[in-house]
Amino acid sequence: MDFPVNPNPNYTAQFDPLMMMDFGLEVEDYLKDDDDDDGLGRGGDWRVEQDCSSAEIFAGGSSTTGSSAATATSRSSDIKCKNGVKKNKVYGGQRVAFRTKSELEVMDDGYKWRKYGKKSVKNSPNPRNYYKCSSGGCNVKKRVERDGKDSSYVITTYDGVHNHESPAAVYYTQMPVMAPNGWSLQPSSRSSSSS
DNA sequence: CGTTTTTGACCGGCGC
DNA sequence: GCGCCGGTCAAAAACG
Repeated sequence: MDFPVNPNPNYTAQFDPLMMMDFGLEVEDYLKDDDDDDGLGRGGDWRVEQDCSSAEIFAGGSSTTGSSAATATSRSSDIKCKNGVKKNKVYGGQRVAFRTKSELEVMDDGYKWRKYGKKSVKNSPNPRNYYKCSSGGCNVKKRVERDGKDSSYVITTYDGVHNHESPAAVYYTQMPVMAPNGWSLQPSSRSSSSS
């Protein structure tokens, strides 16, 4: 309710690799399922339209990493592609994953996220955090996990598309790359003390 | 006071 | 059918 639907119909992409770059992060790989259409994401409908072409990322061969770490699992697995099979959840959404080298796992992308779960996966010695958008009607989820092999790397996966503008109101018009003066990655406002 | 965080339990799906 | 895994929700507590 804070923001209308698409203030910028022109700009449909919520997460642009470019944007991330602006943050000054190192985007190893990024991949978008598709531009998606827009019809979805309205008032939070779980509708399972279209299909779910899972779009994983992680190249794994990018260079030194060599190992590829993450890739190990992911990929190819097509995360549940059921068209109309499930009752809810898994709405033909967008899946974007980023692997960035950051000390902090939680980077402020302009949205407010409520942590709703933590789970440790077998593949990684580190736990995985699940975040959900705090905005009403916005069911975007975010999965953050630290690379077990490279603790310096953080894998952030976004699921879905916001129906509201970011509270931060980033003004990215159409300029290719406009990094405001000191636009650097800043730790979220909250989550500082914890405990 | 409201919101968010935290931990555990629960559930569903898949594999065997 | 059972076990495994991952994901989500829930209640309580902490914090602003």
